[in-house]
Amino acid sequence: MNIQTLLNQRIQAAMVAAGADADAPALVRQSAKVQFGDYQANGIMGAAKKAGSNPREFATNVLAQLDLSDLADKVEIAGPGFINIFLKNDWLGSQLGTLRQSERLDISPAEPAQTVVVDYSSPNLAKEMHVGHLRSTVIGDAVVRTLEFLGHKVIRQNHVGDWGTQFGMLLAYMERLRAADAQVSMALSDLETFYREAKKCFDEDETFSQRARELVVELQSGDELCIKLWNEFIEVSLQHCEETYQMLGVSLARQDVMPESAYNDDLPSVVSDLEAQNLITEDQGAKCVFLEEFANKDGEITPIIVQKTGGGFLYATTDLAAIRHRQRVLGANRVLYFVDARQSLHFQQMFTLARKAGFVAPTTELTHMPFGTVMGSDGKPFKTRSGGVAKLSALLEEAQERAFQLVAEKNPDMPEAEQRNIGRVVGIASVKYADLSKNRTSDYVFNWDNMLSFEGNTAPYLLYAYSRVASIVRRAEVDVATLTGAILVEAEQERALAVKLCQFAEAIEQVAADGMPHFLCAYLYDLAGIFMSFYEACPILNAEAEVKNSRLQLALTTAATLQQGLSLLGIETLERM
RNA sequence: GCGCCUGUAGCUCAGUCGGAUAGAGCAUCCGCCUUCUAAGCGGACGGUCAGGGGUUCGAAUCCCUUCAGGCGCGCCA
Repeated sequence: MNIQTLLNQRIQAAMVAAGADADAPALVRQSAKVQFGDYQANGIMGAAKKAGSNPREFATNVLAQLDLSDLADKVEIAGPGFINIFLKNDWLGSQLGTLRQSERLDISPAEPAQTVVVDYSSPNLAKEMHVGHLRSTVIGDAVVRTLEFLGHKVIRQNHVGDWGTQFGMLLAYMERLRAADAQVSMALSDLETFYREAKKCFDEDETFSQRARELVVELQSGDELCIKLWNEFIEVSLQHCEETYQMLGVSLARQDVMPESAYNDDLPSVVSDLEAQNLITEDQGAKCVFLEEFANKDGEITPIIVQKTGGGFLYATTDLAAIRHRQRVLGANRVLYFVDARQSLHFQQMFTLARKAGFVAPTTELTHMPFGTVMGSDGKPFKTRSGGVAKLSALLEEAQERAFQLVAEKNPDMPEAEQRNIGRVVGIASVKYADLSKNRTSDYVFNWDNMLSFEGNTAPYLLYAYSRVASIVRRAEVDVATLTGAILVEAEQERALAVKLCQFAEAIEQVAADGMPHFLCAYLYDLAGIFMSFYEACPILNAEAEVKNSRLQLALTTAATLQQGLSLLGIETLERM
């Protein structure tokens, strides 16, 4: 059940009956202020203007066509022509009863269900994952989980970088270690160092860099030994990624890996397809596509190069092959790319060209879901204290350690194993939530103290709220499953909680539509805050039977919603903390 | 040079595609634990929505312009 959708439908129908155009939107929103009720319809003014009638008069006509008496006890016209809707308490109570008894918090499956391909995380396997991969991985995973919960068929695509010139350098370094009888596997256990050392040789040693370039060619021509070395490297690097995913609680698995190299065989046909459609222009020896959509005022066009002078392919070619694959093989209705905002132009070019070349159906949605940079407190991209790029695994270790210190301080008598586990959950949750709770598109400042704080819109606050509910449920000693009876919506705090609980669907549908998990975070933070107020104002366990039963159900529904919501964000909950 | 993004309270951030008197948290100040976890709750203070112009019943939101910052622009990915 989605109240907003329901009201939209009913009010829009009334507007049409009152003479508005069939496509006039009702624009129902959650009310900005309590005195405006629970929901407000903003569409009357616009529709009246279009019809050339007086807005308040039109509103009166709409109300005459509108019967909300089953769910609202007051529907009023306010201001220049708003319609304010005040929901009935007993309707909220019965809605909540349905919601609580349902398997999925009364969230209706999306109609129609789509096949959604989500490209996220996609680290470069030449190096270890670093802070720069955090946003794509965490945000993409939250959106994936949300889409799946809504019943869509989601195909994860971890488009890892496993091809390209820097692999020649890495292979040359592996070869050198082997020749010196050194343990390659040991050296690969720290990929960051391995990369640095290889780069150093490449920059300083001419025979080495010569060999590196040869190896790129050998690799691309399928030389057996070369492929073997490369496979070994890729395997180790993927294992590093998987360890990080596991620590981070990200749902990406091996079967989701669709590396760049997987498209190698498709690249010539991408170019020939484009050629067949006369989209290719040869310029200075390279095969280019000039799209007039990207011309500047002087008519100059930045081309997309799909084949280099000498025949090599580029990442644009690979991305085009990937789009085509996602459409033709995976059958996508929607393709979402959670990739750094800096690649915005690149994706606009890819999408435009893919459509022009017929690689995707006109109805298939291609969307770049860009995100901003993680900044340090100095306002520059986040670095470690020593000034290097922070390895993601090290960052996560630090988060867990910091959270553990806090837990140990607050609960000195708790067994260390439990302190460690709480530290792990809180630490990881804090890092993820700090990222998820910010608007995806803007840069954000990474700050340990803010993200680990128990105050404000943070993971610890939400986890604490959950553990408080859990504690009550434990103490109540009732069989949750058999707990029935009316949910009474009387006290102000009970009402606020009931309304919020009924709005879960609105929050997650917004995340699915816009790829913006921070809507869900804001919802959960609101919910937790409202629950805290309810908790302070409305005694549960000491209340008389009927009220106790009702409030316990409110608490249980809050727990279920918090847990489900956090789970969609990829965050574990704790029964105690 | 061209293009994209950002600019909201001292700080960190929201603002539901144009709606009503711009909201949270931190910080500062004032209250609340013999009752379900005070890692909490209630309240106060705090704003030229970077500046200017325009569009209209109505603008933080849309258009133009100026300023400030970030990023991207032919054979790397």
